[in-house]
Amino acid sequence: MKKEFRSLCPIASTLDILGDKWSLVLIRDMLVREKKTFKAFSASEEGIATGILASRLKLLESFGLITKRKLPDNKKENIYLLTEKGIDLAPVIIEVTLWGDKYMRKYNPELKAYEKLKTDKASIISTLQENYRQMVAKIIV
Amino acid sequence: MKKEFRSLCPIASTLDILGDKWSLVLIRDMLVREKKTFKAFSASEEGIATGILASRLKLLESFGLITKRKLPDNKKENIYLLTEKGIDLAPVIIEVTLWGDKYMRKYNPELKAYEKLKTDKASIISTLQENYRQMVAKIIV
DNA sequence: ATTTTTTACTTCTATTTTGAAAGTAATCCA
DNA sequence: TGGATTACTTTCAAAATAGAAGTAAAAAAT
Repeated sequence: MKKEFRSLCPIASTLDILGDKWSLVLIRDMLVREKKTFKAFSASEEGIATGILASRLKLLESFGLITKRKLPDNKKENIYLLTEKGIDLAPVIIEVTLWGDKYMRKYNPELKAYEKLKTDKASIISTLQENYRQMVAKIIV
Repeated sequence: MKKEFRSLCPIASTLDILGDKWSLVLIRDMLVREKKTFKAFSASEEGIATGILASRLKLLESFGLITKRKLPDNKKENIYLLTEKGIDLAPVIIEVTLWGDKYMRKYNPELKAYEKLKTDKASIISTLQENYRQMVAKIIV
């Protein structure tokens, strides 16, 4: 769990913690697909190794992007939820999605389309965030 | 130079090429700081190793985010410039900057401030892109 | 004209990170 | 009570990264 930063630049500092192949994929799983458990993350199509998944969840938790809790009626499952800090990555997720949708199809022709995003970026972002907050509210009562 | 993708998701596919600690820092150097040469990238405060720099430039070029050329009057220096595809990462850069500015200061207290960004996101993005395009236009005549 | 410096790398080796598989402990379910 | 499920940890090989040093071509200095 490294906590040192390369520079005083907010981009570089953000990449010091999120700059890898998995962190934003996990944020996507949570925010867009509303995944909440280790098993659900583990099952996503990208096939993250369990060791890396465990270490990333720990890192994200240590930086306050997610919380880990158990629900009263289930002592086995851990529920991972985005904090506001994590939810606030929605604009980054959306911009990366738009860029990938526009430019990566050339290399990965079967990419799923995201037409709606082009229509109204700002409202898609707030809807995504609001939906997530409501889901969290239902879970933690 | 891996060119395989983990999934059909545009986010994951984008991270397959840009998901590391250095690629977006290089894009920042080009777009925001208008750096153009190997030496200039090498000199930035984050201290990228030359071997990694060379491999990243090669990767970015292979995916069409940057071009590499020599100017008529200088056979030694290589000039690296963002393509439109690379310039189109401006919204991602800006969103990452905003997020980092808001949330990373807690861990990296001396982070430089980016107040203007909060004022008018869209116009900052287009100004950044326009400035870059004009710089390129001057260089390549 | 020749030496020195600069630029853009490549190469080397050590360390760190990742990936794949297997193992473990606690809880849940039949 | 016994098997399945969940959430990990551990192990080990492979890949990526970091830091240092070396090289070749071009430019600048002498």
